[in-house]
Amino acid sequence: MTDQTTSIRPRKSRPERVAGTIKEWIVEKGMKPGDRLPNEAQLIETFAMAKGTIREAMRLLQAEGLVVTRTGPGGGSFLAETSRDRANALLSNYFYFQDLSVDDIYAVRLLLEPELVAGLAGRLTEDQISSLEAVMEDYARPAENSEEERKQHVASLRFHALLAEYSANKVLGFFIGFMSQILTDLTVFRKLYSEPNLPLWERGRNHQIELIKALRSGDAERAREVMKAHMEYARHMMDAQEATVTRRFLNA
Amino acid sequence: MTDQTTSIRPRKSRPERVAGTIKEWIVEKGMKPGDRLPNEAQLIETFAMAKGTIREAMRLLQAEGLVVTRTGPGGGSFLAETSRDRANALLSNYFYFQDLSVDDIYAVRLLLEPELVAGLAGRLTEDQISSLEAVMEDYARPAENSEEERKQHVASLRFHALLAEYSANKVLGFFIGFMSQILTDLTVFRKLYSEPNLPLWERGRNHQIELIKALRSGDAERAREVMKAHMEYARHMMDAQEATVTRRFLNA
DNA sequence: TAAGATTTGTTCGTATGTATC
DNA sequence: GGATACATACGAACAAATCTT
Repeated sequence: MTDQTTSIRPRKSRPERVAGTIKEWIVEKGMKPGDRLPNEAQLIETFAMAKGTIREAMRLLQAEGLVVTRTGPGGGSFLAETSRDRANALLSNYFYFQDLSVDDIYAVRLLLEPELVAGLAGRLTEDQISSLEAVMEDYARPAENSEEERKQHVASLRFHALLAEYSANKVLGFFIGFMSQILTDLTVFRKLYSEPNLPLWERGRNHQIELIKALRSGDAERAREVMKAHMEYARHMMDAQEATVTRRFLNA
Repeated sequence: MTDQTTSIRPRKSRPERVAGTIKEWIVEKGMKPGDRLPNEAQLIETFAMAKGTIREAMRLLQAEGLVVTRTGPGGGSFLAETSRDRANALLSNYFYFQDLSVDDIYAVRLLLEPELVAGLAGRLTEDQISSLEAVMEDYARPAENSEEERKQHVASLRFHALLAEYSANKVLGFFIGFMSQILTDLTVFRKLYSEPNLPLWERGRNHQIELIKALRSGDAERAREVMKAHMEYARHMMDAQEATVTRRFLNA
């Protein structure tokens, strides 16, 4: 056995090492979003590398959502707070190749969303509740065809994503928002033989009306129960539909 | 008001547009991990751009974990399945600037982990159970000082991460594994006045022993209950400890 | 072992675009 | 509008890694 001259993992390229070093700076110096990073010329000098190499390093950090760059005087690279959208997109990349079932997502939603609304009860501003009600307007009437139904489905996912944004628990909020995003991106076709089911639609809508009521009055237990019932209903609805067809990368 | 010549969002750079186009290819052509992307020379020709520009585009995709490149004959860029580790790291970037409380994480763990083990009961191979037991060996004895206790804490998080890997529900597994990762990276200092609590340690250990037993025998309900108790215990333990101190980026 | 072929990795010099003053 | 300070992009050359013979 020779030693590991041919290591299993390839030696990191210079741009990768530069990006790693810059990350260390960020942690060590306790830099905050908006803080300025050295400009290209300075980085070229401190790392003693060519412009192209430095630029590739910055692209790495940019892809991770950690820096943004601006041209012009006073421009340069700035530390950025990774946006929720970008984090969603990057995580979507991971799940793109995992064949996850819709039911897996609903199983997790069933666990998380009731707790989300329980924590929200009595804590929403009137503005936030108005936003929720505005989204509900998009499915105030039962769908008449499958295309309309798809749109309503997307709108109802927006309702849940909005709730997630309002959560004080960042982890809970992100997970739920991410699942809404994934479900929005999935194109789901209803089975041809399953006709629009009016009673079920009405039941789902009543759930949300009851939910709003409980959120307003601050009845956490009631909110939890209603959301649980709603999630079970939604899971059942999805069960009656056909396979997920189009997956796509988010534009990021 | 003039029209939006000065659009809110800056025009995307060429590398960004190239990366976006390549992503579209991947979706449209239904490419799978391991598939080959055009080499630099071909990309330079098809996009009619300079080598540096193309390379920056590939760095963007590389940062997202979507491609890996190899030098030499037969080398080039290949579509890669974003690894769990990389997805964890990228998501960690997002939470790095969010000030999330440890209790938020435990609130979510309390919801998810009982369901995880319920789904695992009776479905683990003997090998998998052995791996779990091997990890448990790392805290078979009560800690004698705080450093030792920290190591045991990390080991116990490995236990949970391992369980997450075994889950058939990819979403559930990822979320739980991610939270373990976050907690592992947090450096938590025990309050000086809170001495190692032997009865509590013993109780925690008994939980895991009971859990293994339930997983072996396929008793889903029992597994769920034990994990719930265990999570409540863990949450209580963390409550008795001091603020999170060091956060860091994962090396990715 | 060694040489040659292939492909990415890195450098340097120059020119262009863009935002601020 | 002109000067300034910055990122962005191009092109040619050379270096390094890796596979084949």
